[in-house]
Amino acid sequence: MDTQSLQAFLAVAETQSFSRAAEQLYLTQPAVSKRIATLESQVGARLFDRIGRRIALTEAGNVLLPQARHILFTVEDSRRALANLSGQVGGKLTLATSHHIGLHRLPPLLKQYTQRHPEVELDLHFLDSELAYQGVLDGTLEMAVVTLAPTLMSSYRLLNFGATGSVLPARTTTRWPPKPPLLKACCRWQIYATTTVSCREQKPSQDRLSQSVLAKLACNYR
DNA sequence: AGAGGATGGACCACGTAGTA
DNA sequence: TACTACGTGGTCCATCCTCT
Repeated sequence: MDTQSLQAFLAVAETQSFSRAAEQLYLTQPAVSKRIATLESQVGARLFDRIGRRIALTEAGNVLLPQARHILFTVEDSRRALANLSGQVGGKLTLATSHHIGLHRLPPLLKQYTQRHPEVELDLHFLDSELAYQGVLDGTLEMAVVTLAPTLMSSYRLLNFGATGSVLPARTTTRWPPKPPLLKACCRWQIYATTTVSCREQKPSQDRLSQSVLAKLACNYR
């Protein structure tokens, strides 16, 4: 069982299609099919039911799915931890934003950020705030810039900023909604970043982008 | 019947281990 | 160190199956 096979498995599970998974992975469809076949032979079970043109996870596939996500996240975190040793800012950063922020506020900030840190590959998704928030919770996203905030899980960090424009990283125990005085002092945007894994919290690209975006948005809305 | 999607076979490129 | 054999993983192509 290798990470490439698991990536193919995740891509097929998420897209419900071998072809779309191949596009996502920049491979041909037979290559994805072979990766899945290899993985199925290794685990000794069918992972997908091929029902005509439709693809559905089998029971074994459903068992493997969260495990595969965890394995790939652990591998990626390990890479980041090693990269952090050298202090370099690089790697892939998956973030989501609402359409309004993404279209009207983020482009110049992201352009500036990528110019400053060309080694960082930004994987930007436009999602509704609820979905973006959920993406951070389930680990498919590393950052989300959202316009509303459901209950904040204790294992995630809310990065907020006050009306004065200063950056105010909230405690990990912060609950949403905050008490009235804090709510009054905060602007409308929140950034959620995963901090469940220690090395993830130290990821330079994520932290620096968070601070950059926060500072800029704070200035915009002062 | 045509289109779309998955599978299997043939072939190729590349990396690695073994050997002289 | 260079050569060779082998394994792995990719593409291309043909074929089959299902859906509209």
